[in-house]
Amino acid sequence: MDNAQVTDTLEEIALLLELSGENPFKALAYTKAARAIDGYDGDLEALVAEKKLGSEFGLGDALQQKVTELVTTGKLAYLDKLRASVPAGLVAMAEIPALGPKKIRTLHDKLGISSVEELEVACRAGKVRELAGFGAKTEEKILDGIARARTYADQFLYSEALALAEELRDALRNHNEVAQIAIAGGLRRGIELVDVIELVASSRNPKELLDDFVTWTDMKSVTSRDDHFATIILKAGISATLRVVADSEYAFALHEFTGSAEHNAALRELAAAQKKELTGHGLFSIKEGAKKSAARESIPCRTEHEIFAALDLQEIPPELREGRGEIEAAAEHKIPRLIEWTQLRGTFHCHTTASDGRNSLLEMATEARDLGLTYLGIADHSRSSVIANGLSEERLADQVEAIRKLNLDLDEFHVFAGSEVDILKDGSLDFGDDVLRHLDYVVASVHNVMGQDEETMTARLIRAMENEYVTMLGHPSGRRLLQREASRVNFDKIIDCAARTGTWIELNCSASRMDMDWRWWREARDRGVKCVINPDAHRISQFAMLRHGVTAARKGWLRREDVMNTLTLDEIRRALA
DNA sequence: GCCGTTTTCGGCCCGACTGTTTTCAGTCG
Repeated sequence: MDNAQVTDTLEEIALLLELSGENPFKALAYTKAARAIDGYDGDLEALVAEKKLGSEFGLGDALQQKVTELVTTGKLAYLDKLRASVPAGLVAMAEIPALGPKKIRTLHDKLGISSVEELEVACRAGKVRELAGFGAKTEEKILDGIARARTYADQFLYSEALALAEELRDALRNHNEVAQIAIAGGLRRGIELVDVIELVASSRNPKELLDDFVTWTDMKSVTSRDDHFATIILKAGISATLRVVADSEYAFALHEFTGSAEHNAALRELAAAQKKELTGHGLFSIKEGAKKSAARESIPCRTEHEIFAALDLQEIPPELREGRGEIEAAAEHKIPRLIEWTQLRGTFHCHTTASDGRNSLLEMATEARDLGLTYLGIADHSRSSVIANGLSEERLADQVEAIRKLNLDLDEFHVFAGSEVDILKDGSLDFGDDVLRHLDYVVASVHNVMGQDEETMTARLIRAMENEYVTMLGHPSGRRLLQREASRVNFDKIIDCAARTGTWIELNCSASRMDMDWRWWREARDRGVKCVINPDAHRISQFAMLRHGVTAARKGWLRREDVMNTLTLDEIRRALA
């Protein structure tokens, strides 16, 4: 069993222990062990062999024995016993907000509920509100949570789906029978949530290619199959389609299946106005008055660029194909030159082991430098984020000093000392100006009381942005994709305030955030608001999300000059000063 | 389950919100 599987298993044990009413601190011990191993990227088997689990992770006898069993045999008798004693439905119920282990146990013990379905029936019948400690509001919250979980069920995060899609594409690309192949659909457009992986390929032998596709290693089942098309469901749960066309049709198919539907409809309409017909098979000119048999004449296009050119349009990058004015802009040759991943020079808002990060200051800085960045901003949590081990004023001062010292040893690379300071309930900040003024920059973010009404939350964010030491607003909506809805925020006012105060707005590209949403960025840009793309990295591997942050920025029509962390080290120094 | 040791037990990281109560349990971050 690898590190990630051990981590997952320990977390499952912790949940099962809570659900079975065990001492919560026993469960906590498993959670802590999971967290410790989660942050370890070395070889667990070696640690087991050297009997160093205790010294490395602070595990006691019981946990050492269990982790050893997991790593060496891939199984754990203790877990099997636990699983058998707790109905599987209770684990699923723990996903519903407002339901913790205690309430789930009450529901199970008093109403005999052991599945989400039974819970829904009981809520609808008004049975749940009659239990002590429950009420009408809880019932409502549960139903709401169940409904939401259903809409999330077949959705996948962009970064996860893309990784699976790229693996599949790369495997098929090596096939002898493939001329061209690409990821299409929402993934190609960089949309934050997708429910399917769509691949388009060209080949003279579709059958062989599809044969390979439907027997892909990570495939769970085949949903459909014909001569040119197949759908499979991957082990990860997401479905994937492969459409194989002739090489002469490839560009048209790729465009068609990249979408969006709105973009395609608008483009077909434009083609019609030019007496042309655009389909997934080709572009045709329609000869007026000609006989029906000769009515259509094919306009061959090898690439999407040629399709757009044939329609007198500037090429539209896939990220912009959302039917939000891109065709009009392309007709006037006003599609901007979008930011590119290679233009990022640094990033802000990263964490270290000082708060809830998994890597040290030095490890984070080294990784950022190895990735080719020239500066890194460290912004650990402030004191109010107790669970995240937020820094006290004293610990922050120590960290600033450590960063200043580290910079003395770094050539051509600079670490900026900042703080991700909590925006408190009333919009005041977790540290006073006397603390903030000593930092290179400040990220201000909300981490609690996220359910305020729109007016209160908006005023709260505005008050924080008006502080002269706040450089940027962190993850403004607070959403966690597939987990938690965005807070109620009036972005129109937030963008106005950012423009007025010169506060940058973060495009937090942590996998489940992507916040501020791409749908707001074009408007923000037009009002002169600057973007900063931050991974909110809690470990070195999360720097990789920067690439996806750039994709989201491109979806928001952002150019290099709209994004602060494309500035060189000298330029960003001046900007921060 | 872990830890310390003035302890072989009792505390463990904690403050605030929510919805339920009418003083607080459960959940959350």
